[in-house]
Amino acid sequence: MTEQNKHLLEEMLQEDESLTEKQKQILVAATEMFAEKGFAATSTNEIAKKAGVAEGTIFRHYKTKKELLLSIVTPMMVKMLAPFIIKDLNKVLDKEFEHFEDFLRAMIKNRQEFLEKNLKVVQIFLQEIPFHYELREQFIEHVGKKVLGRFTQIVEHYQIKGQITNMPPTTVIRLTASTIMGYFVTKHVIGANWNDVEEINQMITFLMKGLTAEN
Amino acid sequence: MTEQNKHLLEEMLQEDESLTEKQKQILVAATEMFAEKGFAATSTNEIAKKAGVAEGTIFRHYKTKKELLLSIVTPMMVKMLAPFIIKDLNKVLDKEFEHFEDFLRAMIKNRQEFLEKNLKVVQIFLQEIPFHYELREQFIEHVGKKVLGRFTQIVEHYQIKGQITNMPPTTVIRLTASTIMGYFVTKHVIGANWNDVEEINQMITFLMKGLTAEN
Amino acid sequence: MTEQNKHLLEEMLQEDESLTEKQKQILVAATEMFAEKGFAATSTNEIAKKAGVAEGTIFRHYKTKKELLLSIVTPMMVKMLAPFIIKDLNKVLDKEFEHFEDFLRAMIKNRQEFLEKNLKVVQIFLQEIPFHYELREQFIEHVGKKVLGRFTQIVEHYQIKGQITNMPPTTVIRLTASTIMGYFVTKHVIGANWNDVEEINQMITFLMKGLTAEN
Amino acid sequence: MTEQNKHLLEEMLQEDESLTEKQKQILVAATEMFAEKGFAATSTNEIAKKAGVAEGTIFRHYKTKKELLLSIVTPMMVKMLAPFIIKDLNKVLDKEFEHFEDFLRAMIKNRQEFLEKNLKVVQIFLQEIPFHYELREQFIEHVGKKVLGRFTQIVEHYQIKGQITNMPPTTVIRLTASTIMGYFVTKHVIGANWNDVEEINQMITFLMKGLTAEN
DNA sequence: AATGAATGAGTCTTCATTCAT
DNA sequence: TATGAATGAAGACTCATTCAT
Repeated sequence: MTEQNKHLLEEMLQEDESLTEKQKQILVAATEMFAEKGFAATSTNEIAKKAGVAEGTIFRHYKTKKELLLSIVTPMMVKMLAPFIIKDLNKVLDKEFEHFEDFLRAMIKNRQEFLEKNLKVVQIFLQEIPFHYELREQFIEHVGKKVLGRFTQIVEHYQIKGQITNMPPTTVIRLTASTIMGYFVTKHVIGANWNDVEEINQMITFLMKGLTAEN
Repeated sequence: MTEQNKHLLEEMLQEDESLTEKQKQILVAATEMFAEKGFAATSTNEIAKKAGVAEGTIFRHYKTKKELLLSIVTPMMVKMLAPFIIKDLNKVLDKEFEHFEDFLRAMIKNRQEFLEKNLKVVQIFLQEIPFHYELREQFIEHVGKKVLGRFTQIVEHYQIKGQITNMPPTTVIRLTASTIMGYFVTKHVIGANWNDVEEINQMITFLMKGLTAEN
Repeated sequence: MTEQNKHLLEEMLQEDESLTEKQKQILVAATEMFAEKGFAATSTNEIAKKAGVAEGTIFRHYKTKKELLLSIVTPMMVKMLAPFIIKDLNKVLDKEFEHFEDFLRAMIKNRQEFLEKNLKVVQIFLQEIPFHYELREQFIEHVGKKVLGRFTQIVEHYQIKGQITNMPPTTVIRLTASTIMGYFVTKHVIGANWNDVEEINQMITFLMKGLTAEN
Repeated sequence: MTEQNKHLLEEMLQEDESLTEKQKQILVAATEMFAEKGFAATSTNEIAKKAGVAEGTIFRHYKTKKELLLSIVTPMMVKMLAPFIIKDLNKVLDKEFEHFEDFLRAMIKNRQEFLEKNLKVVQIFLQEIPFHYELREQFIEHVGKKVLGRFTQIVEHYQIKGQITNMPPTTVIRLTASTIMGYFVTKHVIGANWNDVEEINQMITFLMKGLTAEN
């Protein structure tokens, strides 16, 4: 797990050159601990120790503990949504994914890769969203408005093509998203003993059958 | 919300006569606050004030803050699963639900009623499960072993009848559960502007089509 | 140890008929715990539990925790001194103990029996005396004035007889008492591996030689 | 009394440069209060106030209240024993103290000076030893094993020279130690009205006579 | 006489944050 | 930039004591 997380932080450090070495250590340590024990139950003292940094150093970079949390979660949220907000998505769509199933498959694969890279940060996000209105607002701002809009277009696209049922697009999205998230959660909880390829196929079969257009 | 929660606590107080009046006030207040701010961010001082009780009184009844949390969540978990562990479930099944769809519909309705009554406690449970291994263990103990077993029987029952697909029962259960939980979550988040009957129908249509047996 | 202690409490209960059954249980439990953990570190809650009594019951009989302590220690102190305050001590002395050595031997034996019976209470007394002026005052009142007076007479008696050195009686008493108490303390600390008869003989030899009159 | 204690702390502060100014204030205040009221009855709040320091500061330096106690008592115990563990003690012995009486006198003087400097800490040690197994263990470790061994050698040395009785060395040590400690305790309790020179002479006379070799 | 629920002041300890160096 | 000592408010929890039953 530590391995995967390194990637995220490495990206951060490579992309954002303004970050001090110590600052990076703080971000790594905080991510680790927030994921494990939760934001409220993690003390800045612990983070400092784990990061090999003086406690004061944390507050030199982040005015408050909460700012530290947001500085971890916010960029993830932006990145998470990036692929869906790219302007020429429609073009890509039309060309690349003749069938809804192909789109589904591509999206699942893409999200899976993202999750593997950002597992801890996503975990923090999900754990903390009930307690911080800032997170909820960010989520609504980004996902609720932008992503949902995109997805609606996409769903309508395939509905027009007659490939999927004519339910309201939001409902289609909800059913699809629930299924995929249920898959990720179960996989994450089960851990081993999990035949990935098989399960994905079954899930896609289920989705395609469930969403198929009434003849 | 307070309204619905009263039900749970009222049951508690009526069934469990060993509870002091003050103790009940503590349970109500703690439930309220844990749901709202989370366990770690709620202080026993706050709970005491909200309950109109001295702080010491809390600890006279619950040795630790965590014990208070568990005393709220544990009984809910037991109750939550009760309907699925009733001994003559199979009999009921055979007689009452000729078709899988009827079973689904009944279960959704039943769970929905349960949720409405215990919204806050369920919320606490979901929010806190990442941070307390006791909750995870209880969940595995009860759900993982008992409920999953029951559901497996049920799914196999309908598979044999040829009503649903021959995927592994656990997969069927996962797909179904994901869909239903996604429905509850969305409903809870959206709040208003929600056509319940319509959404349930669409969900069931989706599930039935998705799980239909390949003839 | 519990065994020996029972004796003390049994005496208490037999002599003092005004004591309730519960009250006796409280005294036994409190003695046990005060000896083990010290007065300040023992809670009335613990005492109540150990005594099998409600916490309120303690305060029905003893207005404060300190009163409970004193009600344990004070009677012991009175009893401890009793033998030395008996009016006809001199008579007894003259007749029974021709030599100082016999007096010493008798006293050591007598004190030893007392200690065995009241080990815990004496322990409490010694542990708590630095922290409670009441205990110091009681001790001065009883020992400082009464016992010291008696002993002075006794020492002078043997000095006149030419059996012991002519140092000031208080010094003789101090040297003798130090030696005897050192013996008890060491015995108590060592526990096993202790040849009682031998050690007492050596101690008496030491004392007799050390206190012998310069001819 | 405060005067004498300053010495100890002053040494601490001069030798141990790692101690903060505040930390020293904490040690002084804690020593004062522990001696006066006992460990269990002294609150960290009191200590902080007396030290002119925030309560949190105490716990920045000492993880627990008990650690504070030990950090006061442990170094004293080490220092207390130092003179007896010096490697060339035998050499010193042979050359400096031809007679056991001289050795006794030197030791009493030496211990007296030590006590005067460390009165409070020794008091704390004696008061708390019944309640903290750590103190008992430290004492056994240091005194029981190291010091007792040295003293045995010394006693045997004078026994071989025919200056003192042939009782088992441990018994000789016990008798001597009891006498000396009885002297210190009485002196401390009596306070004034105490002719030091006279009392020491009488004590040594007593000891020398009591321990003299049987011709 | 005995209970045990209730109290609120007090306990030790932790925390996020500040600030002089 | 980084430190780490210092803070004081707040945290969970304990305590001796009271009081209605």
